[in-house]
Amino acid sequence: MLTRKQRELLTFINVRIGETGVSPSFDEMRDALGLRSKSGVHRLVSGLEERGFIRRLAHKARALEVIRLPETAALDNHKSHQKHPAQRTKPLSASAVTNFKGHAVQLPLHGQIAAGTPIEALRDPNNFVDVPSNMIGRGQYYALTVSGASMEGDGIIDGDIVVIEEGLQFENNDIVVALVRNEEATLKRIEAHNNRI
Amino acid sequence: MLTRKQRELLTFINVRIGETGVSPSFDEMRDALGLRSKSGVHRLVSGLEERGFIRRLAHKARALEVIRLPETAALDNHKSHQKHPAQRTKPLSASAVTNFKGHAVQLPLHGQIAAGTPIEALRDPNNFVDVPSNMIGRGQYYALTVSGASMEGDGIIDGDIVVIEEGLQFENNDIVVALVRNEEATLKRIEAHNNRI
DNA sequence: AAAAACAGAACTAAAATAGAACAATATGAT
DNA sequence: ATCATATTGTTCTATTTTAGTTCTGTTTTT
Repeated sequence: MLTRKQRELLTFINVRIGETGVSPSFDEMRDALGLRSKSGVHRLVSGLEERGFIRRLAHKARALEVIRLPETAALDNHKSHQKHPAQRTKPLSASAVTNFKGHAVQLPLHGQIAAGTPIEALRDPNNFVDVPSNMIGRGQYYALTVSGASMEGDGIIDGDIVVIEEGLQFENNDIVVALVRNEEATLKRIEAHNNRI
Repeated sequence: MLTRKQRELLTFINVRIGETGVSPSFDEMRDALGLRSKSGVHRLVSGLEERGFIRRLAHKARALEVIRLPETAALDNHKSHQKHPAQRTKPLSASAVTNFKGHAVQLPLHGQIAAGTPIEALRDPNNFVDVPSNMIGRGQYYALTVSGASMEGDGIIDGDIVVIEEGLQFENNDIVVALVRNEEATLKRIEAHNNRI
């Protein structure tokens, strides 16, 4: 996700803020990178911002903030190691509150529901939606985009993304994904009355 | 799901980013795979992207990101050559997907809205809600719990948590937090007609 | 034989570097 | 406070280096 220079700069900014509490100026960054002009710094900063590693206040001097670091730990299902203690020394300010990282999981966004098309045909592996991990349990989940207004009374409106827990038994009044004649997927509140649904 | 080479490349990218924090270039990937041309790398990268294992920024150099790994990749991913190809072709289940961390920010959950009490009095520093960082922009945000049914038509129902962006100008038809007589906080859709709201 | 993978090269695009002029902001003196 | 000055950030042009894409054949695999 990062180029060498971007990473070098990000590391510098992070360490610097950790040590002194203030963001480095463009000139300081230029020196730190061994450049002779700061126009390049500008491009690197823009790149980092574009990739979501830093945030800056527009038209403010020394208003950089590191929001995440390069993943020095390979994505790995079993263990993860944090290698950047500098991050922990960041002073806690009111604005810092919004910068804490929580954990989120990425769910596959399969497609639209209630659109008259079989779900599986809609799988799009490039679409994921981030969902805070504390909002879901242990099961298997995926996400769908809702079209249509059939569930408005439950706060689900056209264009909402719903998160579906897979493969469970239903109970009366649950909201479920129903496959009508094994083809159309729709979202409904389920009610069973003596063998009829 | 993946071909041998795709898997080999995915593993390399993942390990490489893990070690250096920098995405490998096409030439580096070519070398890592023992190829003499990078046209093949291009196909592999496209394949991985198509299958949802990596993400890349369009028209950017070194802008690869590993989104997920194949199920069997976790343990001995270095250079062990599996003797049982059948194992590799195991379909990807949702559980593999839900294990990856995205990025989230924690927003302070201030309390209920439309409850007849000033907002500030409700600040509870122990309540935070995780929100995926890609759903919010740059400003300052906080969260409120909604009580009452005044916004049902907009998909906001009793008990929902709304995320508020602070301190901005409003535009007509925005949904805003309105302080009535500087005391009650309510959530309304705003309409301004010649100086009246 | 057909499909997939590979090689090579030409081409296009992005990143990095530099210098300088300029705009905006912060700071210290009055 | 206001002004002048220093600091900091932005934008432009131009050049070099590095990286990515696409194409056409060839080889390997199935």
